[in-house]
Amino acid sequence: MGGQITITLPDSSTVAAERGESIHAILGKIGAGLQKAALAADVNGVPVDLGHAVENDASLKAITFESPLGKEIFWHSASHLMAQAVRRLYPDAKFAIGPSIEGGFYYDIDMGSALVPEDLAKIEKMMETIVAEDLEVRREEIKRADAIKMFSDAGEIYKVEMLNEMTDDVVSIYRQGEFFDLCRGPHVARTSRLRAVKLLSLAGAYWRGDEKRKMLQRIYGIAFPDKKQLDQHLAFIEEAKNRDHRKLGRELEIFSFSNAVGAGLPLWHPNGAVLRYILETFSTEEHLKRGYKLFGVPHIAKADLYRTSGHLDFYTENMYSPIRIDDQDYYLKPMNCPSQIQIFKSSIKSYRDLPFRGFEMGTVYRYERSGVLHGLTRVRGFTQDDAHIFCSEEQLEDEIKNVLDFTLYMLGVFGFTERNIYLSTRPEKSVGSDRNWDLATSALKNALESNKIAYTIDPGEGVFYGPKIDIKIKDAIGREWQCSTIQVDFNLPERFDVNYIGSDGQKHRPIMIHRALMGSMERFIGILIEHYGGKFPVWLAPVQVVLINVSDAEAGAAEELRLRLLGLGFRPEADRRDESMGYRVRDAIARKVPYIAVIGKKEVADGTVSVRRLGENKSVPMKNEELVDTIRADVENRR
RNA sequence: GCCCACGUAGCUCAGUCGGUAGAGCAUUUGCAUGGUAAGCAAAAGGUCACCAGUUCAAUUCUGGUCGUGGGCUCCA
Repeated sequence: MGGQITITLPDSSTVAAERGESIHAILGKIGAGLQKAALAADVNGVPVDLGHAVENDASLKAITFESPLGKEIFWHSASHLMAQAVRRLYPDAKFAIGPSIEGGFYYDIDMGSALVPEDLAKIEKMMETIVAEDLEVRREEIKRADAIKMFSDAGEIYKVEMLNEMTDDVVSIYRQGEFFDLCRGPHVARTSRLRAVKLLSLAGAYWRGDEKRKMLQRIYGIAFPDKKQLDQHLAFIEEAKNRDHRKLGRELEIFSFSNAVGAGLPLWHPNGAVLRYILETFSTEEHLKRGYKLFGVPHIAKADLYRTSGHLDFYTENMYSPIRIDDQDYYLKPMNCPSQIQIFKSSIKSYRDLPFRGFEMGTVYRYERSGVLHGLTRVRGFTQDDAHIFCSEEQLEDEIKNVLDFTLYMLGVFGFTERNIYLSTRPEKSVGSDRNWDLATSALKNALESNKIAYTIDPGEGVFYGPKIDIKIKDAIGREWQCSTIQVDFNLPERFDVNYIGSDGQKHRPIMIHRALMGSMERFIGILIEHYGGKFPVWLAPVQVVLINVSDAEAGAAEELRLRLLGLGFRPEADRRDESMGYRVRDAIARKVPYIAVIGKKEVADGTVSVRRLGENKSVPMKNEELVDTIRADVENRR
């Protein structure tokens, strides 16, 4: 039954098509370029294959690699391609799931024998062969019962398990050559579209993410429509590798770990310790400016404190074994709040004392499973820029607004102006009344909205005692990191029976806000190292300027200037080593020191230095005073 | 914690199919007094992560422990 149908394009223009014509053919009528670029299409809001036949009037939008959905389809097709290659090389392999992810795709595979990294090259080669075979990728719809038979005949136990859990009568299968896989689709039309593929790594992953179930082998990969894009992506991976804080941390002598001290327990070397000092001082001063009071609490506290707070019930798996002192159990503190609450409670508080904001660079110790430790970003002992605000219900929203402003200001100082904000709502396992949850959630929501901050709701991701706002920042090369968190808590004031006297002379329960802006100093510094690629701005640089004398004759002048700068509170170094100038310049550059100031005969005579900025390969003469002013201006402007 | 890989000098890495090890850089010491990304030379530096087992002999083989990396789960 022939006839014409009308296809509406995103710009509202229309194209006439034959009933039952394929998307591919219809796109050809619109333009050869679009036909070539399209991977799939969106028909009436549903993504479909290019081979899909359009039977009725419809809206149509081509999906290309440029869109997130296009990438998803492309990478998902690449994961099928990889599975086909694995199947050819290892006929006994059983496939679990193989989705696309943010930066590529993976497939979880149950293999008889373990793969080694060298096998990836073999698989890659086979993938290239299949791409060259230019196989057609075809969709088939079959009865679920038939699919179960088909996959169980093939020994695909994981697919059978998935099929058994589905409720649809009909499922879709994609075939390319001899290979077939259970898949919703859509997929690219031919294997030749997957021109540039690369397998990146190998890892273990539990079937269904459940650690009680079988560990499968996961192969990660990436694919692009052309080689150039792949090369760009590989260059990005390389760049990220060069910025790795674990590598830079060692090279720049910022921190290290020692087997003798313990896993996940960072040691701060002078360069890192001074960096921490600068950040902590900066943060503390900013808090004081905003009316926070300083708190300070010990690293251990009695078991009863954590029994009252609920940590021994809700947080034990993160706490270390108790320390026995005089027949009493003490715990290393996993959080600062219970101890800090004791400070608030030490005297009767009036409503006039609220909001009461207590701040502390508080060190906490949390047990992390050995496999999750990662440089500075995941450690077992860390210090937070932690504060707890005690306020009344009426003050809650304003306080949250203040905290939001404060957070965005702090992050902005480091150039973290791009960020994603998430509002996490009540989880299944939680405490507290519906009223309190609603109150807290809407306070967070209103604060975000009245500050005109865009956010995403993360349903059910709140903490057990209250909802929270998480802020994820984007670093210089676009990677996301989570640092800041703002949490509303009705629970702890209740558990500790915290109260204040209201204007009515009655006791009232304050609400607590837990918040950390930079989060863990360890993690934040790790992120900063990667964000700046080790090239810290002058105000943060552990060494701000290296003074290099040309010959021994100028050693005294270099030392004199160093002492002058040191006395002014800067961080200078004089490299008077018996090495060639070129060598010392190179060394200062390798250490990523922002300024190199050379002092020779001429400079001593003029009272100048020859200054070279990191990243430039020419130097400019400057009066000594000018160097001082330059560094001072950098520090004052935090650049 | 689990899966896989790995652990040789401060760092980056060779090497030993079982007979106790080497390079470059860094360090120290000489010489060279150098004008903006490595001057020349010499010396020193290792219980081959740790503990057991097999063996005439283990850094090498086996097992365990600790640690590291990539993931899973969890998270600041």
